[in-house]
Amino acid sequence: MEHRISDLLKKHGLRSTTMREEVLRTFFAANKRALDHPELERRLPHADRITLYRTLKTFAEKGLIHEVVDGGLATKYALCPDSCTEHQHHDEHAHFHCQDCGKTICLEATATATVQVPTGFRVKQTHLVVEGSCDECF
Amino acid sequence: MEHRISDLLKKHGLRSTTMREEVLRTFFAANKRALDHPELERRLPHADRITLYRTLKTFAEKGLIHEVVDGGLATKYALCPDSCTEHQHHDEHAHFHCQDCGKTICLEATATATVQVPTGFRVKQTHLVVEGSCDECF
DNA sequence: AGGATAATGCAACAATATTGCAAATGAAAA
DNA sequence: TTTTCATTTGCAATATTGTTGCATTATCCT
Ligand SMILES: [Mn+2]
Ligand SMILES: [Mn+2]
Ligand SMILES: [Zn+2]
Ligand SMILES: [Zn+2]
Repeated sequence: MEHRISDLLKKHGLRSTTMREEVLRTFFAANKRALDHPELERRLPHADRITLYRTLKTFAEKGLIHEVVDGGLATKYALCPDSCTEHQHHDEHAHFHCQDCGKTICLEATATATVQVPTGFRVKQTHLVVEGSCDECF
Repeated sequence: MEHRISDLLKKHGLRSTTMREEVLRTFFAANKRALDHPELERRLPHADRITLYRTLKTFAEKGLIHEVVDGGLATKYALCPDSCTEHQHHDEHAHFHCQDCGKTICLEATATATVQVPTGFRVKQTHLVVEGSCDECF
């Protein structure tokens, strides 16, 4: 596992630091669940707030994590599939957002909906968020 | 039009005030486009910032407007269909977000995608955001 | 081990949003 | 119309989320 972590950083052209390894470990432990800055601060109490912001931004730019937009106040992030790189993300999968506990997870399903848009508009991609209650909230 | 505005407020159990009428007029003028707090402040320069926040929250609670989640920094809102009330919203329609100018509009199409979720999860509704370029951005 | 370069930690600042409370206002009752 | 009073407003204070500048520290390549 330690190898997996540092190899993943190297693969994306990033130096190994304590902060980065701990953040990445936290994402792997989250098991498809999206994490925001406040939650990462709670899980890594000694981590510097600003460095954490920069770590998340760097990870997103380099293709290790992607933003998940679910309407919450703080930006959430989740682990990318292996195929994401600095140059191109492939995070077309849908996400589930629990209305009760606020938890957000990545789903396997890809959003393939075809939607009619006004004349002159061009569609590049679609994002699907499924709202409901998770297994722990009934 | 003035009647339409004050009647709409009354219909949703809200008193008519200058602020509320001006905000509502601004939403009608926006023609299906979602507006956030900074833009409303620009369009209503004399409006008090805090009252504007409370107006938006009240309108959303009472079923006059709904939040539109497009990943932008500030929360965006758009006019609800007539059928939305204090007790229940019906804003299943998809939204378009322009990656170039940041503009977001309500689409006619409803997201009917059926997505597989893990065992024990319950789906209440789905939100579809279409990303691309609008007619003014090529 | 040395040195170039990247990352960190701290301070300062910016943007978005909420809460408490006294004063002003809207609308129903008198 | 005037009175009444709950609602709404405006202002101050505070909270939350996020960014930028810069000196110091750490990583990694040779
Ligand atoms: Mn990705
Ligand atoms: Mn609505
Ligand atoms: Zn839940
Ligand atoms: Zn545009």
